[in-house]
Parts: sequence; structure tokens; C-alpha cells
Amino acid sequence: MLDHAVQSLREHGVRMTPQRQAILEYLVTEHSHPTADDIYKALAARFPNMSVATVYNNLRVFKEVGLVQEMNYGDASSRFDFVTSKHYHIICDTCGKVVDFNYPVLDEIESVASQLTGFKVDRHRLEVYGTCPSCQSEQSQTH
Amino acid sequence: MLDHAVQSLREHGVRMTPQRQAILEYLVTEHSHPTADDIYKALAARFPNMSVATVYNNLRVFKEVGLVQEMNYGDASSRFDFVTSKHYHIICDTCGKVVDFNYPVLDEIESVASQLTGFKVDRHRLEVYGTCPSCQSEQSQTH
DNA sequence: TTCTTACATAGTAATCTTTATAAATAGTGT
DNA sequence: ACACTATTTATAAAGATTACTATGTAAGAA
Repeated sequence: MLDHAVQSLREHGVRMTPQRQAILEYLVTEHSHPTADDIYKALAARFPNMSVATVYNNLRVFKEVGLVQEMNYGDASSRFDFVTSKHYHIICDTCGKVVDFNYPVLDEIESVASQLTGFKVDRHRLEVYGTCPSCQSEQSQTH
Repeated sequence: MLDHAVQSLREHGVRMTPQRQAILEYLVTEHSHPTADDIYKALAARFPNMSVATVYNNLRVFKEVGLVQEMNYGDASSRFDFVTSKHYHIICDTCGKVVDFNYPVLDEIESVASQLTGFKVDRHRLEVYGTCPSCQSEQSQTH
């Protein structure tokens, strides 16, 4: 999976640097949906001199190659997800945790939207919001 | 519709001020999906001394009461939509225009997601992205 | 109507995220 | 090893949103 990603980058003429490798590794191994700052902090120990701009630059490169997907939730900062298979996200309103879940891809809504609006459709985005199990139990304890 | 909104605000103990009224009117009458700055600029003539903070404050109040929905697209700034009936949005990648379209509400995906993840589901969000008709014709002309 | 009080506004500063810039550094093919 | 160019670093800058405080004002009570 990581090898495949590196190969895909090489094919796009992208050079491999230690920082780039580390950011990519982090995205592949961590199944969280980190912000740019999460990544920056996580790699600070290994790369004390790394700039935040480097994180953003690489995330942009990964996005252009199609390895990574950027998402804006209600929060202030964007979250980045290494693209594996098609899945949707459910997000906890309380703690912000993001969990993947599988559901048949909604191709139909794209064609309907296209017919109704005249748009040329490229993609869609779907997210479910609610409260995760652990936050549910905390809330019931408090009450 | 505006009356109903004002009443709803009063019931929540929210005072009516000229600025608040104007922001609300703008959201109800304009069917665009304005940013906070759009609203600020649109009302600058009537309220030369109005602060941007006032726009943000009121949008937050409207959100808390449930009159307004905040959305983050790829852009830098959030967009605000007066909640009327259930509909979805299709967004132009080129010019950023947002158009409503009707589609049966996807209740099923909420229950599926809840079963798979154990979340207590509150709502979902779905957007379709593509190119609007006018941007399509411009692109074909250029080429 | 006048008074009172808490909420709202204006104005500004501050914060946070992201992008831009320029000089130094380092990959990669030859 | 060399040369070319992408990349990194460091910092500044931009842009959106929030925090803060003094002033003003809506709305109910007297």
C-alpha cells in the first residue's frame, strides 16, 4: 500500500524526501483523519526542523496525485484521509472522532442531480453526524 | 417565513435589533448561500457602522436556534443557508455557485451507519460537485 | 412613560489556519 | 561527481473567525 503510493508518486515525477516519506507513512499507518497540525506534531520528534509549510506542501502534492482526500468538517481545520477504498465517514459531534463505514456508492444521486441542474457532475460527498459510543456512555454517566 | 423565524427567535429569548433583522431578511430573501462577508458587504449601505463581528454573532445565534445551517466547502470561508425544506446542494468547482436540488432524503444511510458504527445518528450531509452549465460553455468556448 | 438590566453592537486586537516568498538544501538522471 | 530543479526551511503575510471591552439599546416592570 505504501509501496504503491510511492510508485504512484514517482510516476508523477515527484521526488522522495525523508519528510515526504514520513508524512505518507503516517497517513497510511494511522487510520485517523489527521489535520495538518496533527501530522506536524506527530513528526516533530523525528524532524525537529520540519516546517508546517512542508506538511501543507506535501498534502497538496498527495491530493494532486489522488492519494489523499481533503475534508472540511465543522471544525476550523481541514482533515486528510489516505484514499483506500470507497467508503463514507461518520463524525462524532462531541469529540470529533471520524469513523469509516461502508455503504453502496450513491451513483444514482449524481445522475439525478445532473439532470435536475444541468451540472456536469464530478463527484459527491456524504457524511453522517452523531455521537460515538464512548461519548454516549460519558453523557449518560454525567446525567 | 420571516415572521415565523422572528417568532422562533423570541421564543428563545433573543432580542430583535435592526441589524439582526436585516441579516435575517437577507438570508430569507436571497436564495444564494452567502458567506459572512457577503452579508456584511450587502448590508454595508444600510448599516455603515455595522461590525463584521455582528454578522458572525448573529449567524451563530441563528445556528443555535436552528434557523440557519453552516457549510464548509473547499473554499476558505463558510457559507450560510437559511433552512427551509429538506434539499441537497450541488456546487460548481469552477465558480463556486451553489444550487439546490430535491432528492428523497436518505434516511436509510443514517440507520445503516448507526448499526455499523454504534453511533447515535443526528443528521447527515450530502453534496454533489461538478461544473455548472455556464462554466461548461465557457470552457468549451476557450478550447 | 421612565427605569432598569441584561443582552447586543462596534471597534479593535488577537488567534488560527493556510498560503506566499526567498534563500538554502538535497534528489535524481546523466 | 555534476548539474538541474524540486523541495525544504523559515518567516512573513493573508484571510477568516473569535475574544474582549466599552458603549448602546431592546424589552419588560414599575
